[in-house]
Amino acid sequence: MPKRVDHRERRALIADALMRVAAEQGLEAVSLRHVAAAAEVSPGMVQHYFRTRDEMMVFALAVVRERNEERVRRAVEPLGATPAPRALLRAMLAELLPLDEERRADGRVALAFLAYTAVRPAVAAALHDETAALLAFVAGQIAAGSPLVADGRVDPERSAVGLLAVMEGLGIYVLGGHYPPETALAALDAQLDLIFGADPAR
Amino acid sequence: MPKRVDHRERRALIADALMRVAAEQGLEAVSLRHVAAAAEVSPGMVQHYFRTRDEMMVFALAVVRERNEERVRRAVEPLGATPAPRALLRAMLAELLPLDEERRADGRVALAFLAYTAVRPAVAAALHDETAALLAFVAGQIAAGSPLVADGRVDPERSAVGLLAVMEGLGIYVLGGHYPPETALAALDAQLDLIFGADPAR
DNA sequence: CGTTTTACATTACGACTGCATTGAAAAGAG
DNA sequence: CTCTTTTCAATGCAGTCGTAATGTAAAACG
Repeated sequence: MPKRVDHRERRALIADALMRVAAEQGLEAVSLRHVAAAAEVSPGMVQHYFRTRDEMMVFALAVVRERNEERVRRAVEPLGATPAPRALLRAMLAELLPLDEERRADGRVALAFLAYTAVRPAVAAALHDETAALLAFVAGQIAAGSPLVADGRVDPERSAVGLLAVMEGLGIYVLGGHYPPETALAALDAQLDLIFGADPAR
Repeated sequence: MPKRVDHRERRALIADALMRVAAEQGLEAVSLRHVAAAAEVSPGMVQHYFRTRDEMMVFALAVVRERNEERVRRAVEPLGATPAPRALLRAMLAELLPLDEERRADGRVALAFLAYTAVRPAVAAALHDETAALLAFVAGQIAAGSPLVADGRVDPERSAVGLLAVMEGLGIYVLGGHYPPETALAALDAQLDLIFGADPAR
């Protein structure tokens, strides 16, 4: 039954298999045939939906980003329409940490892409806008929510850079198994304490 | 003139070529032939000193670590025998940031190895001890140097985790070209401000 | 001196790679 | 019905990969 197939669905299916391969064996193991095997389809079909390997990679990178975005959206949702800045940031950033096996798998793929894009500046450029936007958002939340901003002890822009860097770095260390997720979570909270002032309620 | 050759020197020469290849094209481009070409030697010679590709990789990873260690040592040296904790940490961590092209190249390789070890837990285990030691050292410096530790506003262990994570994360973002080195340096100083208390002298 | 050992260079092999090509079958469109 | 388009499957090809095997020349050794 050809003709009536959902292209997006097929591509998502294939990208899913790609993610599994990449999570288990790294991006260098991502080949047409491996992905096809993981998706339990023929190599020909993979080739039908992605004419080149690079095309497949670019798509997969987009999938990684969308997954994270969606994850964050769902994590923030229960906080209501106007959440407290600190709680909002904590929910967002904690969600982006590889705290369970699913996020660990995605994290490994994201890390692989980080290294991948580091030697392919053209691909990396697409990520800059996203980072800039996220940075601005975080800075805004800090400016709005931290009492330490007023007296100049905290600079929103610099702190936002630091906070995102902490999140990224914690993720890397957890993925490398250098310390357990709880340690990362504690460090994230400590960082928020530093930025927002210690929270005696915890 | 065979026989009288320095094995370590040859291996270093080859590892050097490997680093260049990895920095420019990623670890997946690191093959016997590519490395041999970069080192301007025959593939046979590479094979003579590294019987397998994995062996070469393991050696290169060790080189990356030694380079960083040596770099930090040289950066800390001029501070004298008993440097102030904050200045010491600042010198160490700033040195580990990819602030110039040489460190950028090394950073790209390190990042590639991060992704590489993430799917090879056996190789990663060797790094754990190093991280633990570094973490303990940083925590010690914070405990000794931050006035905020006494009243409990700063926890040395958690802050150490956070500080190293910041450094790692900043490195990643700079490598990705998301912001310039100065931004990372500013964020690092801001982080030190948060941990040690703002330094009005700067 | 001859013999052994070391240091490479060269070649070969099988497995894999991305990709182009070809083919067939199924479901519209007319 | 025929014709065309889409969806896949299968095969082939040129190139790269890691690694093993073989060959050769030179220094060290007895």
